[in-house]
Amino acid sequence: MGKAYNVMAATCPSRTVLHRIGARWTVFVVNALDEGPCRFGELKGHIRGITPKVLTETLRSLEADGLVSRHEYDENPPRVEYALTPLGRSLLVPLRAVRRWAEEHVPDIEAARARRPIA
Amino acid sequence: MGKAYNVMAATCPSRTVLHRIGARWTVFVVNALDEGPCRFGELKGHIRGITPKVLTETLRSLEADGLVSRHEYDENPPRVEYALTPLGRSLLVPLRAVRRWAEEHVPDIEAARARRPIA
DNA sequence: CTGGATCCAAATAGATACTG
DNA sequence: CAGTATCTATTTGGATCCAG
Repeated sequence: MGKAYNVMAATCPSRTVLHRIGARWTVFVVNALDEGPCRFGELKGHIRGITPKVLTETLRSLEADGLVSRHEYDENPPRVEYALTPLGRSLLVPLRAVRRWAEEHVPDIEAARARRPIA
Repeated sequence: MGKAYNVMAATCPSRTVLHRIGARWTVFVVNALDEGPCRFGELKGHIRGITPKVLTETLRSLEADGLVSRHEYDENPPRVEYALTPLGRSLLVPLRAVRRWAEEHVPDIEAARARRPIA
């Protein structure tokens, strides 16, 4: 059982997976759920600047892919909690690394951009 | 000097960085350059399905951010080689992990998607 | 061979307002 | 609180043709 899938192949299903991971807000949501289950409003507050529409879309996608679970409590006012599934937690490992890389290399990137007079 | 940057903050510059990393084809190009310098045509052949326009755009972006270097040989026919910079190689570490995750978890994702009746 | 230039289609994101 | 509904703006991608 070697490498069954290869993202470099044009029609490999792993591309769809990679596409989902690379979606604009996936990294944010998955990382935000790192510390445990979270309500919709909490997520929205945590991920500054995300709109409810986009957050909903992202959560639905992650849910469809089995990365996030949604638990709706039968209460009033409504309460809904999102959490990472085991699969989602496994994805968290690389995505945490990506996040850290982004946060750690801001100066490097900015320096590189500054070095370019006009792009 | 603790955490200076936080991607969760709406205006943190790390967001721009993360955005660039998450760009559609970044993962592909960086991973394709894993094995060493590569010519334009080789990259295009390696990353099946990418169009020259998109590949060019991606390379320019990565170059502007100091992740990829471009070396133009003064030959005819023209020869241009792209390679990862040290910074790009540091990014390769997490991106390689992301790629591997995508390739390894195709069955899981597909199973999850199949579990959803309509979505 | 390495792309740049154009035009266009489609997917994605954002702003804003509103509802169960 | 937890979303929907709309409408628009931006981004992205693909096709095609062309030039150094």
